[in-house]
Amino acid sequence: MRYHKIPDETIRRLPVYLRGLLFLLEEGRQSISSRDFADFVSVNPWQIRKDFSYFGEFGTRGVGYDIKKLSKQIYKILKLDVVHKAALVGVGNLGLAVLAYPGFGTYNFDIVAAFDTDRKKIGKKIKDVTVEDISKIRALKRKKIDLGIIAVPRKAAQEATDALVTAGVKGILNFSSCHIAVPKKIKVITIDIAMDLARLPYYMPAS
Amino acid sequence: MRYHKIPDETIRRLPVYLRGLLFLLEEGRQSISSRDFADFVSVNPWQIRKDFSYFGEFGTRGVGYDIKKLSKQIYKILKLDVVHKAALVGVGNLGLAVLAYPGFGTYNFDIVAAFDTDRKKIGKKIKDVTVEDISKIRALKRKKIDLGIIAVPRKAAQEATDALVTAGVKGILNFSSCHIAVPKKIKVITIDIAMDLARLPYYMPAS
DNA sequence: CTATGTGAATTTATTCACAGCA
DNA sequence: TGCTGTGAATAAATTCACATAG
Repeated sequence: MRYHKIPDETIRRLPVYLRGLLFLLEEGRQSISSRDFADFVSVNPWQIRKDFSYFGEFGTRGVGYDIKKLSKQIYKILKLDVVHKAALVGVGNLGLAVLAYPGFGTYNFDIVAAFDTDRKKIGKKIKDVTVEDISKIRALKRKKIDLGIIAVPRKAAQEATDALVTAGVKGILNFSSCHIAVPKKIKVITIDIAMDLARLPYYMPAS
Repeated sequence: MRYHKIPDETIRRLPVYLRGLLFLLEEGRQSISSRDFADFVSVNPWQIRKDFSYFGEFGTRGVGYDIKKLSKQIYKILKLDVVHKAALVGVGNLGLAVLAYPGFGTYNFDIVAAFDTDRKKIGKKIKDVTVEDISKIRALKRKKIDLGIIAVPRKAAQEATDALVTAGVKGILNFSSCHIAVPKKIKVITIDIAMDLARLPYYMPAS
């Protein structure tokens, strides 16, 4: 394996592979060939092999990939092999869905704090987390939280972002349907449901 | 403008542009140059111009783009200029968040039916929609619903998919964290929060 | 003989640079 | 003069084809 810049697209596919591998593991499978795995995750076999090859030689020629070993490698590559503490801002419908979402645990994320402005919500305990007033967000610095999740209405998004940045997070998962401004070194991933929804009709056959 | 196959990436960006334009419209702006718009949506100006150029000449040289006119064009390109009826399957945390989500209206989606298996939820009225038993999903065919939204746990996802396909939807928005199998002509867009989340640590600076 | 790993070829997407129009 | 629209150049990602290892 020579040096190669790793394509962003490869990084985007790794979680897809991981999801598939974890599923196969649950099913009790031990190993799988790139061809069979390709059918399973809907990605070409040569694409799968190339993606893995950027990071090393994880397979066995003539056999395939060891599912357990490979999934561990992907955890490591994506830095999911250590626990990441996260803080949630906004405990509305979406925030509650995020707190209840089982996917976070799978990838070693731990939501250790939740904030809101609504007095009715403050003090409530949801899934081991007590909702605090948003002004308390400064105290996060001591807790070594490196991830922020924004689930507030659009108008409050930038304010929530600034608070999280001040609190020292290194990455933000933004569920608000707006662009948020952050210092360059902080990575933001925006999940705007409407954004994905809006391109669905384009691909649907005409009625 | 000569014929060009339209890149998928362009289609992916159109909703981003649309979101920006709608925001500017709210602010009362009339027109904008590709350069200013570029700063606003974080896409290069030449990329913006090229993207629009695939569909026609929407701007005025020396001036820029008329915001109202351009947003209307994007609505038309993405086929968002007609109302799309949608059916929601699964009224749990995520399903409720989807029902409450204001973004659907903006893009002319109308959730006209909701289904669940939980007897406690059936019959309840949420946001103008009465939750029905999932067995009633067959009746959708008469209602001309062309979009299905899956917000059920992973194990129920394929079953929900099959029901929606039988009911005649042409597109599916899948919130389940699994791959779903559909006939080729049906477009599926999967929104798996964990999938986006899982690539965040990779891009975060080391602690 | 099977299935991986990887340079090379091809395809796709982005960026440039400037012609063309208001 | 200013900003769009677009072929041409460049960069990035995918696909191929086959050498290589179990």
